[in-house]
Amino acid sequence: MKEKLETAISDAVQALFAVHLTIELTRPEEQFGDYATNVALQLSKQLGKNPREIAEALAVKLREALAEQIREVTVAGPGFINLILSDEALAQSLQAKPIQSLAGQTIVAEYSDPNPFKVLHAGHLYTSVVGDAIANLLAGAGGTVHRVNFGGDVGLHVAKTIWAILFYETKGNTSDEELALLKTKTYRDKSLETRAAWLANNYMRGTADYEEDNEDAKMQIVALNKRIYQIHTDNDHDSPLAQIYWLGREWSYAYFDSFYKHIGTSFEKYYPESETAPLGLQTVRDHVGTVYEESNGAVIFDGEKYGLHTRVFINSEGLPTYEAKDVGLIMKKWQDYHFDQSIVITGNDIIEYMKVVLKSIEQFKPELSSRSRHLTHGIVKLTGGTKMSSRKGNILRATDVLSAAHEANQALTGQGNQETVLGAVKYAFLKNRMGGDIIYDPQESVSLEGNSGPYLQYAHARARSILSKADAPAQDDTFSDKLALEAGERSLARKISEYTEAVDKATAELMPHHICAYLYELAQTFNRFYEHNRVIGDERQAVRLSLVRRYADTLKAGLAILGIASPNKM
RNA sequence: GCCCCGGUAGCUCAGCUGGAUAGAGCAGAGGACUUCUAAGCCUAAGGUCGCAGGUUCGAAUCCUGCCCGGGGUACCA
Repeated sequence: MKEKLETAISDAVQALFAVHLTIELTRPEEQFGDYATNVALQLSKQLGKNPREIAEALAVKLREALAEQIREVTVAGPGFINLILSDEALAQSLQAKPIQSLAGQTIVAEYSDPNPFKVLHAGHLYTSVVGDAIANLLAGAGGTVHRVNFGGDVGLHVAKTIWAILFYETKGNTSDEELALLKTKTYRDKSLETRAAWLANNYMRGTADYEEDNEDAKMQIVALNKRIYQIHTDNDHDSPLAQIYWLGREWSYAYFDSFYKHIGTSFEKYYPESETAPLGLQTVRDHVGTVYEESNGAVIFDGEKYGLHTRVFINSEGLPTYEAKDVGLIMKKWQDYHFDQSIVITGNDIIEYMKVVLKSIEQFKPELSSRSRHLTHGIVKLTGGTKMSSRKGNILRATDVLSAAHEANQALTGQGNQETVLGAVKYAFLKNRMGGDIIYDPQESVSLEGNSGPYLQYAHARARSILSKADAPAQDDTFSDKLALEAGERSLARKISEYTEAVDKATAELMPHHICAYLYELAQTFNRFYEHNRVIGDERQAVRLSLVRRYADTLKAGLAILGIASPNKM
């Protein structure tokens, strides 16, 4: 419908003024109409005419050209042209589907990226939620989406953790007996969370020793880091060190899987750094002298040539840094998927870093960097400005956020409903435009008043309740058969008709918050309708039922994109 | 220093490919209700859009400078 109107306006402009313009209709306030355009204002400058005169001339033309779709064309304000659809056209526009702009495309979406041997913090929860929503948008537009996850199963943080285990837990004794004892007494029968917490605790101890004036510890950790890479090179599963390593790694991945399952996302593949490192190392080495260069014993990319930073890709120990591993990662993704687009979602802090990596890749595989997009988001802070720092140990863990929401929900309703809690947290994260930091307020997120996930879930459940009370099931769009809509019905229909536009916009920008903003307006419109219009038992029951069903389905579809459940009862 | 990102109502945020009186929610004020889930609805109040210039018929939106906050800036990620 929208495209049809835009074409008609474009044609009218062409016919009257011999100017070619691409028209973009906007959604004005309801009092003005269903669609609006400011072409007349744009044209007035280049034609040197009064915008209102231009608008009037166009309006005459449009009334004729769009007689079937349009009930009214008006000119208002400085020269806006407002269009009001006929009820038939409005009903028709409810059938629209989101544009399949990505049909036939293979897209790799990488997000979450937790590191084994470390804790899942609030940022991982956020990035997982937002990544899931973006992947849903891509899939909704027809893309074949592969969700993948990247994480450091080798690297300094692993060395710190293992070092602390060896130093504090086994006291340097790595005999088979000691290892067996360690396994039984420390971790058997423990939950995944407990095991993960145990690893995280050792990571913190190792980090503390590494950063303090403990030269011995630092040297040992650096040496250990090298040995851990060697475990992979040698495919070592037997040495005491390797046993500790593989066990910790296995626990971490099991812990991640259970976490993702709980929050309702999933990945088809993990790319551990140990797999991308060799390829990255090789790729970087192959381009030393042309793309990368040696400097002070390390291999770097001179980003300053391009107005970026210079970064180390292979350190002076001969080990790949994150940069080289990322080079390997994109090569591996390419081997695996031959993607049309590779989308990586991470925090803002690595935005400059990623530019350097992509710029270096552009030098030898331009088709890979041009198909890559890096989307970034801010960090999660608790209301009150509490900041998290993984180094100081006062980190805000993913579970802390979820349990805070759970407690707030329990305090409010007397029960902790999982769908409500998750819906509350996800919506609180997603309603903000991606890029800035999130100030998370547990009470507000579950509060069910105002712009919250539970408000939307409730607005859905109310509609389902009406539908369940109807003696006959709702028919498809009964209101479309030339039956004039009453004001409240029309407002609801109008708002429902905006759904695909909201989805298209969110998809085009890869910004899920547009969906939130729209769904909230939709729910508000419905609640208003609900207050003023009886459905069951009313003489307009058939029309209203079909409208309510269309509304509930629309809201549910939108929430599904956000990864939020729509329970029928609350 | 240089490079990014942000600064909109008391609080949390939309709006930022320039256009109609700058929108929501929360908090605070008032109201209706014997009705399909009141976890709702209605009304009013609340703003130097960080500051100063510039471009434009028109700037929260674009440009320049400055102030404030955050991040990055060679072997962490």
